[in-house]
Amino acid sequence: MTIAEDLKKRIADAARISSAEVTLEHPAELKNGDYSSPVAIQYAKKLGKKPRDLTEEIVAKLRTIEGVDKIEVAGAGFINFYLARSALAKAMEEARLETTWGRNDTNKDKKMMVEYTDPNPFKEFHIGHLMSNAIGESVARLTEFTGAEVKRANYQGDVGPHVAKAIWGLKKLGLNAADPTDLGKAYVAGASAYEDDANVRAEIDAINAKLYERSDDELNKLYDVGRKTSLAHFEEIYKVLGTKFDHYFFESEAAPKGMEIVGAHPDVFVKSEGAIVYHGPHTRVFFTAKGLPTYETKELGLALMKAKEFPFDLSITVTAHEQSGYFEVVLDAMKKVLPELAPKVKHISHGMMRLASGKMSSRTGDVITGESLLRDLTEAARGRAKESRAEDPEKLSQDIAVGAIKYQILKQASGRDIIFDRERALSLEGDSGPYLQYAHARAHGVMEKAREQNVAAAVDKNAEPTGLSRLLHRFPEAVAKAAQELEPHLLTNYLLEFASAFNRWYANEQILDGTPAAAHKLALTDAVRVTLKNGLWLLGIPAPEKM
RNA sequence: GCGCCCGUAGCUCAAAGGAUAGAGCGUUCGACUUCGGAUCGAAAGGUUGGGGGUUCGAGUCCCUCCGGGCGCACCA
Repeated sequence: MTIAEDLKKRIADAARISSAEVTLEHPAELKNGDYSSPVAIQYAKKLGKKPRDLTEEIVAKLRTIEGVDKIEVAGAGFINFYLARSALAKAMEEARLETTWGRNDTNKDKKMMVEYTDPNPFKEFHIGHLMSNAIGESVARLTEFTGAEVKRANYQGDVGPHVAKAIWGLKKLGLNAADPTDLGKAYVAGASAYEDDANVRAEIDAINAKLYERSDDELNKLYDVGRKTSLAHFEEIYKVLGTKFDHYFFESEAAPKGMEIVGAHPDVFVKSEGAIVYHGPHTRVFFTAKGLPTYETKELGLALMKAKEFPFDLSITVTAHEQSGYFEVVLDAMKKVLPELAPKVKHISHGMMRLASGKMSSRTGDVITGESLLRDLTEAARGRAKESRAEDPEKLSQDIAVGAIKYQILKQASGRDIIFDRERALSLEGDSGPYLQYAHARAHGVMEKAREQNVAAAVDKNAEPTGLSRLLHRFPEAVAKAAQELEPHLLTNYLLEFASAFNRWYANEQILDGTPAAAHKLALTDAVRVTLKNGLWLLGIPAPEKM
């Protein structure tokens, strides 16, 4: 039982309410304690007592609690708890074990699949894919820290009109299907011609149908080469981003499975205006009038494929917000046709990334792809990286670029659009990924220095509590909360506050000061190093040791 | 029109219904002959879009109005 759980139970007993009703929080300011509860204010009226009296009554019953040093009454009737030195020392010891620090077992033995990134072969890897990747990877890692067995899945649209557009462009412009850049150009050409020219539209639709049938050798060849090229290119990006997928699913495989499901339920999926549709929260098309399956149908097939490969307890899909309506309808249909799976499928969405300087538009070419963004930031970091202590400055500039991008995505609560400010991201200072990375590298540097000087770290159980050591104690809670809510930004916020506390402490303390106190300060530094290392890992952000 | 999301400092964002609404950037002024200055300290900056309500307590919940984003039949 954690201290927080213990406190809740004791307060509940003292106030004679259930533990679930007890509000226990971290006060906004450390001077008000490590934990605080306003239960007395909340329940005074109900129990016909004055808040202050009830507070005193509860406190009188609490007596001594292990790990708690001091209990105070403050304000309108807050009960504030201050952690004992021994509890803070224990957290430091636990942190220094490194591999287990921050983990819990709330999802022990659970199987979870997280699907994210989902770029489409033949198209650019755009910023939306970067967002999905950053969020999905972090969700996967947070979930792993709760003890679950987690599989990473990537679902890619290798069939459908967008492919036909790219193939049309390849043929028309005589481009090379083995060149990723040419593929991008081909798609743009096809997509814009499709909108502007009715004849082209007919040609592309015909290509689309032939690709589903695989009836045309020339098209098949372009398709096979282009698909392979695209996928290989995406792998290079995943490597930089630090993602390794366990499962790849393709629309070309999901389509036939979905078609079977839809076909087997004529009562659920009905004909309308030549198409086959589902009337749910709103109506969506599952088969076009031309008889081709839509994304909706493929999604049903995908759910089945996932469950077959990995019998999950929970399957999470990360996409942009614009697909929320779509998912709502598909999940509604899934309840009827895949009732055993539907309750285990969850959709989480994020906002769009927009530019501070205005909107992105693919038509005007004013679009930032995921790759160009990574490239620009790597370039921006390169200057400093070259002057750094890193052995491989190029790798470092890449790590910093990835950290900068991911941080900006993960520091924000989901649901809101992210305004991407290029200047801001390039600055690499303040509230940023590199700030966290730097604090980690600093702590690592001190540890190295200590090794050179043969100074050993040792936790002093009677050391004076500091803001830093008290925040350190909260790390496992911050991880648990972020994992429970599937909200990486909760952890990001914590880490920023924590790194800031470390930098402040660092500025005021000489760690290796040659006195006996150095051992404890060094142990704290080591605990900080591990906390930042594990914390950054959970965000999917690289933690270089030197920078 | 209907549905979902959002509106907090000049800008980008935080804030379990709790204590004096906090960070970073930008602006102004500062800091260690020191273990790493991608750092640290300070100042200025707010009627939390407007109005009602619920509550001991509202940026947070409810109602309403205003403003923005996304979605709403054959794309993914």
